[in-house]
Amino acid sequence: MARPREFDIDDAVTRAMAVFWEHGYDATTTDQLLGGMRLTRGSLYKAFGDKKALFLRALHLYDAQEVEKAVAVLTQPDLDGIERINLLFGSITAAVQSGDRMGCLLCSTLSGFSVNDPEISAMALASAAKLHDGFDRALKDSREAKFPTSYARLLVTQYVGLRVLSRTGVSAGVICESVEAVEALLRR
Amino acid sequence: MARPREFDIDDAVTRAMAVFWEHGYDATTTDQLLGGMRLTRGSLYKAFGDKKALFLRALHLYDAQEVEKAVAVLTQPDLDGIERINLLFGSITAAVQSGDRMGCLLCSTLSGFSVNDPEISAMALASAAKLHDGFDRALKDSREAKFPTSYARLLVTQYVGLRVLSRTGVSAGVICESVEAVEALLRR
DNA sequence: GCCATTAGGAACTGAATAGTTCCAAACAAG
DNA sequence: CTTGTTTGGAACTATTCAGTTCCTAATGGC
Repeated sequence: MARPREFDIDDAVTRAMAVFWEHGYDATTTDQLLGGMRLTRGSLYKAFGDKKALFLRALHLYDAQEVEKAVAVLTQPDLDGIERINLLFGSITAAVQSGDRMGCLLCSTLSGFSVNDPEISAMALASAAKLHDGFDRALKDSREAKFPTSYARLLVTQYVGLRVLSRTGVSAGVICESVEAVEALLRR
Repeated sequence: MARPREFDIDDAVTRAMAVFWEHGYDATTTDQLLGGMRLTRGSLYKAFGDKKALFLRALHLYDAQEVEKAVAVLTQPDLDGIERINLLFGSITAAVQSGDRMGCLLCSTLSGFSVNDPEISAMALASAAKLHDGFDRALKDSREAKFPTSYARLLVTQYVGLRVLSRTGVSAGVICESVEAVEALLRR
């Protein structure tokens, strides 16, 4: 009954996610989004409403893709809980050492000023809670369950902190040393 | 030989620091600075050059005031190193519980996008290094010096992470629990 | 008291930004 | 083929921002 859309919505959100991931919500301009999504203004605003609505979709996709992936590592039943945690933190080291300084869209959002928006805040905190539950599960699944539950909070903070610092000029060595400290702490 | 300045430069920088502290570098507008500093545009640009130069002065002042204060806690010789660390983290709990959600200008800067600027990055990383050395000193000054040096990195990350999360909608309970985890970890 | 110099301040500039409008082209249903 | 609807896209709008200009007023040395 009418002209069909020429682009795929999911593809567009995926591309938008990449742009927001690189620059953060506030610093991302609509022009950057249009370039990254290979859309024109008309299409973008008709399909998504406005910048914030698009961001919420991108953040939702990030949660479904990246956060879920991390939680999957933390809850995979084949490994001891501590090994899962080491695996997740090890992936941060690996990323930074291979020159990946993208950080984490969720972590950047949590630590940025866009988190003052109630909708963005709610979504980001929900993802963070999933991450916390993942750490909690992993700690409980350690063969020698000797860590207080508060450690899950510490690990979330450590995770967010490290992925945020990954974006800065902090050297790879510093990131590695922090990850080693986490490993040492879990060894005790 | 000429009309004297009607405001005190140091006062103005102090006020500017407060404004940047509240909103972060990027989100701070010159209008907000003018309001907060009780200056007009002419005076501001004549005295400080531009927004970035003013921010660097504010960050320098923050380093001299706030970072030094934290380092002083971490290096005070009358207490055991571990107690000093607990004291510093305890002050985060206390702040959040009393409704102080200002966070830390250094931590916000480190985790924000303005850190891509080389001058801002250099100054922020230098402050962070001072903080790291403070934690390192405190760990070495613990009666039972049983922690690997990498723990200083972990504590910096934890400190930055917590002060960043203090700004978000994260509940005070979560912050407290994280701080308890740090205390527990240092007790072992 | 005069004058060079600098502060204070209002009005301005130009660039960037999010979001809107409008229209021709495309397409599906009948 | 016709018709109604929605897309794609360009041009436009209104706002906000950092930074500039320029004029007046105050001040201290002479």
